Amino acid sequence: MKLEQAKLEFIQSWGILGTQWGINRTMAQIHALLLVSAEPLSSDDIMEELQISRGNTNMNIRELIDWQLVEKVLKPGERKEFFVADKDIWNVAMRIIQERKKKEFDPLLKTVTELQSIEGGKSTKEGKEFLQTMENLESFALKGDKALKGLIAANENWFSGTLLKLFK
Amino acid sequence: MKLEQAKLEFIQSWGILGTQWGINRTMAQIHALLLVSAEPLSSDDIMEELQISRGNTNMNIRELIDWQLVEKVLKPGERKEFFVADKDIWNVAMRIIQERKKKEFDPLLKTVTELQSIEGGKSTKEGKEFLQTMENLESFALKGDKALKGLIAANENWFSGTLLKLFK
DNA sequence: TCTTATTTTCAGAAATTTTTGAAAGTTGTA
DNA sequence: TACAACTTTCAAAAATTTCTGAAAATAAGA
Repeated sequence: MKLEQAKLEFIQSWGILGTQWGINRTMAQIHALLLVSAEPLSSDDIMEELQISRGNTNMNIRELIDWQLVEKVLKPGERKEFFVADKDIWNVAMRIIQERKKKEFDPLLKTVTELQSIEGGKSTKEGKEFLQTMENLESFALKGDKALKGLIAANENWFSGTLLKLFK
Repeated sequence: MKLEQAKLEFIQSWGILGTQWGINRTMAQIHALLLVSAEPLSSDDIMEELQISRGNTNMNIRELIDWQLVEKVLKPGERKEFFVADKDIWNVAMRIIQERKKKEFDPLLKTVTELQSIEGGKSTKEGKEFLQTMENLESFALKGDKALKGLIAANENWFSGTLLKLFK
């Protein structure tokens, strides 16, 4: 397989994977394209490479920047904006985990906590069971929350991150 | 808040959460309904409670059974099938993680491994960078895979699971 | 200031996913 | 076997999500 073909396949695959990961296909494809590009790319480069509209390109780049997966870079003398992806896979994973935690975990915790204030919950068998389920969910969500926070924090701390790498 | 209302809210919230979790809304709502029902429910019960069609109900119950989140139970003397949800939240979480690993992780590993066989990859700067990215991804995916497998295995092992509970 | 290059927005179009409901299939009973 | 009770399937409809493209906004240089 040739390098160019491998890149194209990677972009396609990453796009499909993205779909499962709760990231839309185009967003994932742009991310993939930038991940395998040695040079920063402009909106026009991306539009041409992926055959997508300017609006779509713009919207998804914004989103990638929000997620801190992509950065804007300026080339001296050029008026266009160029984009590069963070190539540190560990960072990429942590960013994705963090965004998904925001969407998937935090609302769970909020909901379950709220639903524990039912009237006379403990006076009926049904009420007791319901409260038990909510408590279990909350306890699970708190543990997961803590674990994910720990994971993200461990990576964000430059000092410990660097130290870790020395010993890996 | 009354118990019945709390149940309804839980069903709605779980449905929305499910969407983010890569589970479709109805599937998540049926799951929620069964999670907060003290008694097994039939298809008709579910159709009525959630105001959804028979086909939709059937399809999503199948899926929940595939995921091992729900079980079929038979009531003596009744011809209908009834359904109950596994209420052990830890189990629920492991099942969901396992299914998502299947959809999200395993294909990533497969793709990235395949893409490392490019022709003369190491002879150009671009080739080297591409291979480096693929290697990093593979290494990350392998670590994640191992971690998730470990997590699931720890829970599936009845003996250690029970032991763990004794000491918790 | 004006002109031009570039980015952003957003209403409608297109694509994708989910749901319906009726028909076909299955299973148990007589 | 015939029937009734229930489950499954699937083509078409509905709902939802994503994408387009042209117009509006912004920013840099003259």
